[in-house]
Amino acid sequence: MNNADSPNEPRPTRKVTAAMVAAHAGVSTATVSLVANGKSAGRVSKRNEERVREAIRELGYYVDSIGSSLARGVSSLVILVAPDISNPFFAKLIAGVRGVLGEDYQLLLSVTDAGLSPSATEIRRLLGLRPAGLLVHAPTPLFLSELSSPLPLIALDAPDAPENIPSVNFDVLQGAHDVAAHLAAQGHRRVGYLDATTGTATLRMRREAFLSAAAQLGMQVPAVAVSSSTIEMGDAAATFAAHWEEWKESGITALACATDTHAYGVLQAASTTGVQIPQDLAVTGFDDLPFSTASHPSLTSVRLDAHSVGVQAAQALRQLIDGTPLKESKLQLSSQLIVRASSGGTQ
Amino acid sequence: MNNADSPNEPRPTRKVTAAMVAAHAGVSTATVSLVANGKSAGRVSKRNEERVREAIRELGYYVDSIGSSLARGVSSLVILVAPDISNPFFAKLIAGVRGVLGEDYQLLLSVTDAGLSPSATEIRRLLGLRPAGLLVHAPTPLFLSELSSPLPLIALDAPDAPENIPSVNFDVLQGAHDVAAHLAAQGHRRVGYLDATTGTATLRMRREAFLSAAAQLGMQVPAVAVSSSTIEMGDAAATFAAHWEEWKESGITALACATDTHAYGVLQAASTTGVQIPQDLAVTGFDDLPFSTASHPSLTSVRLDAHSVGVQAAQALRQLIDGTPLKESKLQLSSQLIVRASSGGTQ
DNA sequence: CTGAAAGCGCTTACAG
DNA sequence: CTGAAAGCGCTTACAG
Repeated sequence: MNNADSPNEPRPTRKVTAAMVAAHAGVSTATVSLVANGKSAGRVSKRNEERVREAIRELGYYVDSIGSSLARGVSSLVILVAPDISNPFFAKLIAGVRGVLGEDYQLLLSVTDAGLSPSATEIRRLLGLRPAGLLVHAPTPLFLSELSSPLPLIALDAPDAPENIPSVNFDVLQGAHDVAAHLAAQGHRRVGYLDATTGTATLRMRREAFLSAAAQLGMQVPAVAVSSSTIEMGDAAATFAAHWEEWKESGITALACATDTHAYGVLQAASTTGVQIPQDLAVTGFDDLPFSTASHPSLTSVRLDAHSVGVQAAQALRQLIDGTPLKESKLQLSSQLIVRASSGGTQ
Repeated sequence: MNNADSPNEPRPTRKVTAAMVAAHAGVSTATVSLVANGKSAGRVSKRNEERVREAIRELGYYVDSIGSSLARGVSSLVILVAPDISNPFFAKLIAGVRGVLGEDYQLLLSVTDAGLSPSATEIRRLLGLRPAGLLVHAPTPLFLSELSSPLPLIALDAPDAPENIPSVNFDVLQGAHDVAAHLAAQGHRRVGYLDATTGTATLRMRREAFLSAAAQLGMQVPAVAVSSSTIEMGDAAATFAAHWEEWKESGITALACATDTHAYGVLQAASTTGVQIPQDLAVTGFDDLPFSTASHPSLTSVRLDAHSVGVQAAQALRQLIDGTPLKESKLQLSSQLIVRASSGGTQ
């Protein structure tokens, strides 16, 4: 019955277009576009500007990003590509990114399968979105090469990123070195290392830096006491259980883990098998996840400032998008050793 | 000097369009579109189909999703709107969703500020992307009303979603009831509850269900022993520390927590203040995060099957997108009590 | 300051 | 089976 437009209710049924706003305000769509995008200064008369704003309000108009993206050749999307967002690390990083991006860009996350870079198909689909920029966590060389088109991109936590790819990294070298120095200072002479099976550059550097620092500090690392597991507590626990006897025989008194998650698994397995931490074995993690204060014993770890990484990466990306050349294409944020009970430090 | 096209190298410089493919294959863009979208069956000759495929391969063409979305009025994006993706829960849920969506839709996450639903502006921007469907975690009524346009949407973990919004939920009532029953069976007569300050429906139901079950089972819940904190370990620990003396005086022997994270904070604070868990106080969580096997003591909790929720939600969403009416608009997945040491159950 | 018009890349009736 | 053409909603030279 009542099919007539009711003047007061914006009808949500039909999409409101710039043309409708233009008609309503008695101007052209060009003018609507200018006003809606805040580009009206000095190009639209006060009177028309006011009319358009009014019409936008009344009709509930908003710029359609699809149409806009097509016309401009690029969207206002910033896509964060990350493998394992369940890491609390990412929540902080994202908060940092969002703060910098503000209303200007829209942040969306693309989650890849566990520990993997996106497939070629996924990359195409991402590029099909015409993002204004990409933030990529620990990209593989393959990923970077398949990207081909040169859009603004910042790599995160990617110490191996090629020279021409700007990246924001943690100083894991320092962190790994600090762990080794701490263990040496506690009097350990033979130590083990529990690595992650996923071979990202960060994790490789953590191991290499630890092993070389250990050697420099005069600590032995028996080959049998270097092992690895996936970044899952259960898997790390099983690995510990399977290897503890031979590790013990090898004479190690401390075990450095590639991540806190690994260390949690070790603590758990140690507790069920009656291995005393830190008396029988000192244990350290890396990442300083929130749980590390609650584990038993609390876990010595290396703290990384995820929020700062997010902020710095987003700032750099914005510069790239704006066409400003970056002063430094490689940023490095310091890491900090947090000593807790698991390494026989303070409680 | 060399500005001529080299025939073998696809030039990444210029975007490959359907028109270029059409020219290359000697057909119209309509034909290219048909082939590229797999809609060629019975509409394109074998010969042309082959030519187009060849051209697509040679030029490295892929359908531009912006152009396609504009023409079709909808994109192939499925957007998952979630507040706190650092919950390990989400990684599993996402894996479930991705499996069901496959190559047909592109999953992207939109992260809102901690514990908040997206703002009206953010919702507009989301809708501006013309998503094929939305998956929304614990949407507020406000969010749902601001959405206005009726696009395919499934609410997750939203027991309070209105009748007309399909949702996939956990049976938190059962879970909360099981916790209460377990504590009653252990002989507890006076118990406390540590709630979350964020007032999502799930959390409200957890509390209400627990309190009512406790009452039914003849357990007292002193008013002084019902408190709340944010979903952060540190905050929960501080809350415990601040209240423990009066809780003790109130005579409670068990504390049910709204989430595992709360419980971790309690365990931590208890350990530093010398409160024995479970001897002095039995503690339970909710969510069964991975760390709950590694905490000290290990944490009794309620396991929720995040992967299944992802699968079911994605399946329901696909039905909605396809226009198939849902058989049941409310799905509920069972939850399961996992008894561990913190409640004096098994080790 | 303003609007008509071209164009972004695609899809889809439509006519043949 | 095929292609010319309209149209999706917007932006941006361009001419006035």
